[in-house]
Amino acid sequence: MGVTKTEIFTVEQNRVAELAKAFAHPARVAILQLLARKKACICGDLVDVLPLAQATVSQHLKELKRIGIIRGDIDPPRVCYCINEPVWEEARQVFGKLLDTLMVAGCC
Amino acid sequence: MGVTKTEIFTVEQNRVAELAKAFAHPARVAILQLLARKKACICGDLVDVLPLAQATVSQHLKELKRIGIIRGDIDPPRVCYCINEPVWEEARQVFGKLLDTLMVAGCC
DNA sequence: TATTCTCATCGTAATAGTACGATAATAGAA
DNA sequence: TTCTATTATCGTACTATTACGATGAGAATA
Repeated sequence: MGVTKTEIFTVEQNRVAELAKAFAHPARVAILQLLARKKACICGDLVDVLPLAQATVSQHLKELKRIGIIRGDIDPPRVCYCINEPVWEEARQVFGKLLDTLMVAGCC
Repeated sequence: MGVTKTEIFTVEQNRVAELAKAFAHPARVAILQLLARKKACICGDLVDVLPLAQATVSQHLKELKRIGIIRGDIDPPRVCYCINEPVWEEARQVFGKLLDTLMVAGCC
């Protein structure tokens, strides 16, 4: 997406943005739902369920792993992907806190 | 970001992704925090606080308005941006529900 | 009417993201 | 060792996003 001046924002703001990115694409939402609900965890099963090419799914999994919200345990020749609970919990906290803070009363 | 085959995912998955996009950039997180905490709501004040050009801030505001999470009430020559509470609440529900659904117990 | 203030939009440049086919890598099985 | 199954990575094409300067639009005021 262009450049994004991460250095001018707080660590917290950048982390929120990063975690939000995990959910900012419908394919990744689908993957995370499947993993969270234990409907699938083997990479190949995800590929079968999702109407996307294997390379594309693998790319999304890599991004989710980079963010830290999933783990990938290799079990040759397969790889089992799972939700990384501490980071999932972090997301719960971060979004919960953010969305719970809403001053009402209008100014306009 | 390239193409994104929205038609192959559920309405819910696409909506989650859309709402997540509101938070998927640190500048938008900063804007939403300012609005939610009533630290600012006039476009010009946001521009003063954020170390970004006016055009860039305006672009982010437009995107947030497109998603529906903020409103823009014009009060010439100013524009007052506010959190759109129903959509904010929708985000709370959506992320809450999604992040609360986590089957534990390992499969790998 | 001319000016000023505020904000939106346009045009542009550069980077990031999405998707896929082809190919490489890895390890177990034959 | 050779083959097979599974997943990662590479290369490529195309679209989306980010950022900014410049300009336009709108309304109040001089």
